[in-house]
Amino acid sequence: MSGETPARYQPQTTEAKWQAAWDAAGCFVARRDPARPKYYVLEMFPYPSGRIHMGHVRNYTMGDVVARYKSARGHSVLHPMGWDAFGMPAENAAMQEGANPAEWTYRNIAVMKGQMKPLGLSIDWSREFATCDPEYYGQQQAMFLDFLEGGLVYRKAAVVNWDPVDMTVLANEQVIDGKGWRSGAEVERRELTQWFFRISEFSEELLTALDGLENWPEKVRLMQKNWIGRSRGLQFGFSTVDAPEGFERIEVYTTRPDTLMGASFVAVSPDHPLARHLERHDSEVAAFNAECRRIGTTEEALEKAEKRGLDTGIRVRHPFDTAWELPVYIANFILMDYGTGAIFGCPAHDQRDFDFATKYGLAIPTVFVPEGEEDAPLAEAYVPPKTERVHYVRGFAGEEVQTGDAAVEAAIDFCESRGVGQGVTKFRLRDWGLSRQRYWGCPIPVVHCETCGVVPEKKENLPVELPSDVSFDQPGNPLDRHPTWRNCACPRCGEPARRETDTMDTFVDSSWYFARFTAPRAQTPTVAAEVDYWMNVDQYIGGVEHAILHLLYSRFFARAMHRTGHLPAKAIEPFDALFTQGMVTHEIYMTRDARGRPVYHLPEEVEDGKLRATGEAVQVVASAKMSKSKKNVVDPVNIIERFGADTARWFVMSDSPPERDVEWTSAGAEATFKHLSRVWALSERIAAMPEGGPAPGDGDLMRAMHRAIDEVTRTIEGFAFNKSIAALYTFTNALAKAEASGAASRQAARVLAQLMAPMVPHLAEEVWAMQGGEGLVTEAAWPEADPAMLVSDTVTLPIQINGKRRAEITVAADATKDEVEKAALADDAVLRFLAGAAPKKVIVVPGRIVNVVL
RNA sequence: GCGGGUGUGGCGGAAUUGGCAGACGCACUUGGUUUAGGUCCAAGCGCCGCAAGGCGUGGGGGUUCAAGUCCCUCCACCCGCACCA
Repeated sequence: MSGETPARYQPQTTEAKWQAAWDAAGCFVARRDPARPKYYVLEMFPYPSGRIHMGHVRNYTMGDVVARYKSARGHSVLHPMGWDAFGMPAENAAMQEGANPAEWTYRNIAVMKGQMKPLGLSIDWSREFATCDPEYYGQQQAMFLDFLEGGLVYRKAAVVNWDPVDMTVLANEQVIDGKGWRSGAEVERRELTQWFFRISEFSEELLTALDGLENWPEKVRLMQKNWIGRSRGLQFGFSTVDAPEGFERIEVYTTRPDTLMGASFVAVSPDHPLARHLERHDSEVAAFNAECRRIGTTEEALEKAEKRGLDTGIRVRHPFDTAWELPVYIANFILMDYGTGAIFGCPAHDQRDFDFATKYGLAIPTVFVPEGEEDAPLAEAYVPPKTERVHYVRGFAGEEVQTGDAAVEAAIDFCESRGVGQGVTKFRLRDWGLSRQRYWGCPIPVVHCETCGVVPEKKENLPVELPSDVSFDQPGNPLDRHPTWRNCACPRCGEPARRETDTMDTFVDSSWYFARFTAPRAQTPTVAAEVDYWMNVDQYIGGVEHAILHLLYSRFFARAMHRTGHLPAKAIEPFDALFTQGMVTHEIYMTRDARGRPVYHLPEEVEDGKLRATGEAVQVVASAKMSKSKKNVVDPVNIIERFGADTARWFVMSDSPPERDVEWTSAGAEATFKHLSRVWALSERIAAMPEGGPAPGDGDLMRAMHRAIDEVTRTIEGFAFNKSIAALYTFTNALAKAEASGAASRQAARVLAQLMAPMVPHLAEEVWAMQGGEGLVTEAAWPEADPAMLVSDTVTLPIQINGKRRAEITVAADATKDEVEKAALADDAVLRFLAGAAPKKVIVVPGRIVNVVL
């Protein structure tokens, strides 16, 4: 480093220098190395929106800490990066600014990559790809064809949000209060024939395999379990009275057959065949069904809507008593997708049914009551857990007092023996609809032929590339109205045919990118030798908002890829460990305009609670996820320019546990910069220390050093990076105050550099070089803590009297319980409290605490 | 509505999983050094109280020698809900 060493910590110059050094040494190029254990760390890849944000910085820094740490521990590390590049924002930009989606996307990728590079992430950029590269989506199309051949893809009708003014399909987020976001028109539900992945074939398997995902957060496994929603129930048919021809029976599915004697009505979905039949002949039914279809397609909207029904006039006979007739309603809260699209309502033991029965004046017969209570009219539905024992007053199978679970099984057995339906297992999980009526996605590689029907494209014709000459001046899918793109020859008969114009859901793109990173340029989707070596992802890191869909779809895809020969059996669970990180939040600064509407201000426009420009006081609203609409965003680019990447990286890793939200504050960023500056100055001071002989403080410093190694190692392993940072503060303070020799101080400073390196790699290289470290700290082996240096020979124990801390004693670390008790009872403070009396009880927890009970 | 989660000083959080609540950092206060750049150093800092002492982990109740941690109950906020990525 010679005399050119800057006089101050100057990340702007040093960070670029070390990044160039890492590149020159090829530190981050992933290599298959049979001599070393491999480690694959992956952060969920970003959508190229145009700028990186602090959430990205936090996400990728976490992955970087793991990657650099594992590398120092001797692993051959794969740490790639790519772009989830298809999606609606590119089309929106095309519509609003006339941009070309591909150009817009690749421009954004270039900008974001330019913003990410200065962060100094240990990424193997040679493996980079975007999902909108024909090279990538062509392989995706090849797999689609394999899935099709393997019976994992099929077509069926499904409902979409239809905007009747824009004549286009809307995403759920484009439907606001039941109206199209652009046109403002009432959105309709419309049926289209669409492509589906047969994920439901794996329902049972995807559920049971969750148990093996021990390194996934418990909450994510639980959410997936509930989403898959396995249930045991009874399916049976009610025979009808006065029903149209062909509807002699209505099949229902219930998870509570034990409440069959509490039935008071039958309800069918507005999309049920019976409801559809009736609406053709009955204007009242047609109007009601149309009203229901306006609610939208999300489960949330259906559940929140007011529960409404229409009496069809049709009745059904109770299976146990043909004289007992129940009315049949069409009801807006019955889902056609779940079960049979028809239910019987038991208002006494289901709150929705209770509300419905109350509204329409239907009977509410009680089936069971709490043990030891009498049957009495209910004010609300009585819904105890199925594991609780209750007293059946209208039971028909099993014991009079039993749990709900037992009653359900008894009811199924009873019904089956009487020929009333059969016990079935059903899943909530529906097949995955992948068709999108949009341009900017992976084309579905099939052809529609007049004579041959739906024909897969030949693999040698892949990729089916998107045309670039498209216009967005009118609504709808540009592929549909492209003059030539749709025209093609039938791969089977050669006659003129028409391409499929639907493209794939972008979740398809992100369901296998992790596998593609192992061989990103291959002419096949994957390469056996590479997936065998690199899979599985050892550590996957991303937002909890992906807990269900992305992760479940990826688990399905891995199985489908295995079945079609693209992944080995060991990779059917592609992510060995999952970590879900929290968001980066910031305070919101708000003023109001003349009409009292809120006006938001960027943090850099505000100083000391006032607007910089006008001096007007701003209202500070509680911290929330950074969002453009609230303007509570801090641009990482500005932070890196001002303080350097290490400050940004250190800050997002400090304070909050990684799984929780972290609040960005300018004071915190400044404090981080000051700390890193102090470390730099401290290192410079230590580098200049004379050699000298051993000093009295050497022992203490070495003990502090080994404690730091131990603490930082354990906390990185445990994904508690905030605690790693706290340990680094403690060690730095100890080093700054140590009265140690030059040799010991330099050794400690080198270890400090190694321990800091995963979080602040550039500063770590500076310190390492100043202390005469060999080569790059990035390539140095992780230090080991000496266990002998971690223990002390005495320990100070608190003494409680009746659970309140009153004194403390210092005893030998290996003192027996009796010795500790004797020492505690001899303590002055304890003697004062005892006042001559004998204690009732003395609890000694070795190494922890003593509690004297009077 | 359903499913999942979170709640500890002025602020972010820690607590070895039932054993000293507040580690570490920010902010703040006091003192010192130096004043040029974004200073640095030392000390203090949960709340009430002059003190002795009392109170304190979202609210209420319980189990225990001992509860932030376990149980019951209530409240608030956040995330997901299948076409946002």
